Amino acid sequence: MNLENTQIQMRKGILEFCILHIIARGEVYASDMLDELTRAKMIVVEGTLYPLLTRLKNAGLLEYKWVESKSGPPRKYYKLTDTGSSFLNGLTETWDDLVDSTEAVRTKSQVKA
Amino acid sequence: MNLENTQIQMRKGILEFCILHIIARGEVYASDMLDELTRAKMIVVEGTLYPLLTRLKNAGLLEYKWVESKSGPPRKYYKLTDTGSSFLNGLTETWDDLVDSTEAVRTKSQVKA
DNA sequence: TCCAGTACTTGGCTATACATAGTACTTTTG
DNA sequence: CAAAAGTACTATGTATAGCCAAGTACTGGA
Repeated sequence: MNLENTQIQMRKGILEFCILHIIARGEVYASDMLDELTRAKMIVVEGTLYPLLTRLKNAGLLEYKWVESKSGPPRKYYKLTDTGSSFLNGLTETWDDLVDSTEAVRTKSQVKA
Repeated sequence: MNLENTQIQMRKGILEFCILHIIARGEVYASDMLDELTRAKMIVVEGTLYPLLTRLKNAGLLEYKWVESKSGPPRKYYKLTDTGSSFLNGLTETWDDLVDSTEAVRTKSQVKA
C-alpha cells in the first residue's frame, strides 16, 4: 500500500463525474476533454479516457456523431443523452454529499485536536 | 452501469481518508468509527471497515492495543503511527487538489451554460 | 446449559483506472 | 506515388477497493 495507489483509488468515479460535466456543456471529442482535464490538473491518459467513453455510450448516457477533421481522421463528437443528464444530476448530489461528509469529519477533528 | 455503482466507485480511497482522520484525533475502536461515519452520513458496513483497518495496520499506518470491555469481548483500539500521519498529510493534499479540480470543471461549465 | 449481544474475520464478486500495445485513417515528404 | 509521421480510436491484462454474506469467538443473563 503506497500513497500513489490510494490517490488512484480516490479518483475512481470522480473522473467519470468530471467527464460527464465537460460533455454536458457542449459537444466535444476526446482530445478536447484531455485538454480540459489537464487544465483542471486532472491528468488522464488515453487508455483511461477512451474505454470510459465507450462504457458511458454503451450505458446510454452518451451519444456521438462522426465529424470530418481537416487534419487527421474523423472524430467522435460526444453529447449527453437525457438519461445522461439525469445520471449527472444524481452524481452531482452524491459528490456534494461526499464532500460535505468528508469536511464534517475533518472539521470535527480540528475542534478536538 | 447504474448510479449506485458509480456512487460506490466515488467512495474509493475517500473512505480510507476519513478513517485515518478519525483515528488521528484519538484512540478509537471499530464501532466508534462506524458511529462517527454514520453521523457524517458516510454509511459503512463491517465487511468494509474491518478489512480496511487490517490493511492499514499491515501497511504500518496504524497500530492497536487490546482493551478489556465491560460488556462483551475485548476491543482493538487503534492509533496512527508516524508513517500513518505522513500518509494522511499526503492524502489530505490529494483530496484538496481533487476537490479543486472538480470545482474548476463545474464552475467553467456554469460560465458557458 | 442455552441464548442473545458484541467484536472481529474471511471468501467470493464486481467494477474501475492504469499500462501497454496495436489498428486505421490522413497528411506530409522525398 | 510510396514511405513516414501524426491523429484518433481500440483491445487486453493487472491490481485493488468496497460490498455482501456467512462465520468465529467471547461475554453475561435466564
